[in-house]
Amino acid sequence: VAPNHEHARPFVTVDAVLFAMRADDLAVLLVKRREAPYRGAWALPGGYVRENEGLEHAALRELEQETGVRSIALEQLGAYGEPGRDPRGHTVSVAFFTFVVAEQHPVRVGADAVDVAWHPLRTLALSRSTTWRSGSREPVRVAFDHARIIEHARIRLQERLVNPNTTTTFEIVPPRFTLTELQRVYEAVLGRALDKRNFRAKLLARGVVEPVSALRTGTHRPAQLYRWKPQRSRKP
Amino acid sequence: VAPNHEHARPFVTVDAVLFAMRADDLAVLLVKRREAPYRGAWALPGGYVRENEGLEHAALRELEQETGVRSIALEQLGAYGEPGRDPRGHTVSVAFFTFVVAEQHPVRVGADAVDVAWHPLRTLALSRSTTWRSGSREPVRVAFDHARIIEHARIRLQERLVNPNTTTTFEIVPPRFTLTELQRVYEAVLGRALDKRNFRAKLLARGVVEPVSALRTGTHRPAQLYRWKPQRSRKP
DNA sequence: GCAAAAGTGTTTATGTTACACCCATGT
DNA sequence: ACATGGGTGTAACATAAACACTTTTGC
Repeated sequence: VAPNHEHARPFVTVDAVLFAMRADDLAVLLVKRREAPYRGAWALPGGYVRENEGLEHAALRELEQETGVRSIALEQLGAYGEPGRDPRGHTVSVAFFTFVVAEQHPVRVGADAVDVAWHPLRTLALSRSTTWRSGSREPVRVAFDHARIIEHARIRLQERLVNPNTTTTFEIVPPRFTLTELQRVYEAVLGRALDKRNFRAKLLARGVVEPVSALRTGTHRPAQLYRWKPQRSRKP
Repeated sequence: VAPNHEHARPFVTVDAVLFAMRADDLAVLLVKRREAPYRGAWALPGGYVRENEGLEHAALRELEQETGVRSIALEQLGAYGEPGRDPRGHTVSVAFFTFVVAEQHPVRVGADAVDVAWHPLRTLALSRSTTWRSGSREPVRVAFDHARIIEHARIRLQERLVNPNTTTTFEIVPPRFTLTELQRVYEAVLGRALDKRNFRAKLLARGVVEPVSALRTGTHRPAQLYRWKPQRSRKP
């Protein structure tokens, strides 16, 4: 069937799920909406795809507009098109995600937002944690169906970390890092403690990291710094 | 930003990648297009999403309209939105895929097609096989960017078969099946031979199949029939 | 009896998990 | 000196891979 004006055209939007570490917690970057719907609510950075604009391009553009974060690689998560998911009308959103080192990507309040902030996942009202411990603050509710998108993104992120045969390397640590720093990230993403010796042994056995001749000096014993090994091709 | 008529609205389409076995080969269901663009070319079944229609719903509807296949579950593959991927204009397509037993889903030439057929993957001009063996027929070129979509779908299908912790069980064999039949499917999807003893041992060890009190009788020694075990919940 | 597919165990290598103590530094 | 995080090896176990011959049927 050739397209014509009889064909409904849903709005097409993009959303970006940016993960990062905040104080040993896995956090996601949200913007506080300036306009209805969900005015004043926290939502994923995102917006409308322009004419003849690629999806990832649109996601990167909206991300920079709304948060100032740029020069990163996104991975596609999927499309969300349930009727009713956006009160403005039939809207299909394509979600992207990645992981960044927050310190290297300062955020700034952009166009359509009144605030931008990293939110630890455990402070958000995702559908999993239906109960809430007293003594904690009220969970933050996110706009639209973004809770669902964030959960899916977390699951995909976990899968990518666990899978050894992944080409996409997220920016999960700065160029030089200690193995403990790297382990903290893994633990936050996977939501469980890892054994220090096994973690280090596996990384070195896989040959994905190598020590550099520098130490991280801090308040205690200095730690060996590592970098990602320039990875040779997989199976030629 | 609130939506208005300034917002471009790309067309939104859906495509379905249906895999099945044909003569020990992995095949995909394609329709021969009746209209331009790509008139006369083979393409994935799919079409325009309707107003306030869910994405999977649209994919199932178009699939049934064009091929007669219905009552199946689809899994989302991803969204394709490169500008220029559709000569009719800016079009975002959301692709779905699954695996079915072809014998249980007879196909029929539907509305916008002049033909429907299962095409073994090795007869298609996918980007991987750039060379073509003499003695074989000319590779079939598929319309739009469907070659890329089919390749992605095959990779995802392989990942799903290999991963033990998969909830979605594709309809890869009839309700009662022999272990050799099941192995043929695995081998076709993965593109390599599997060891018979290891294959059977692993399935039984995982407790995903169980024998039923019936045999498949044929031209040679009868084979034990199995069924999928009614699977108990994973980790309570 | 022979062709064709069904069926069946053991050994080896590899990867995963569990586990406890000493070291180097700043205060 | 002590508190804090950095650093190291081994044994048990589970999983994956390689490998060849006998059995049952139709013809």
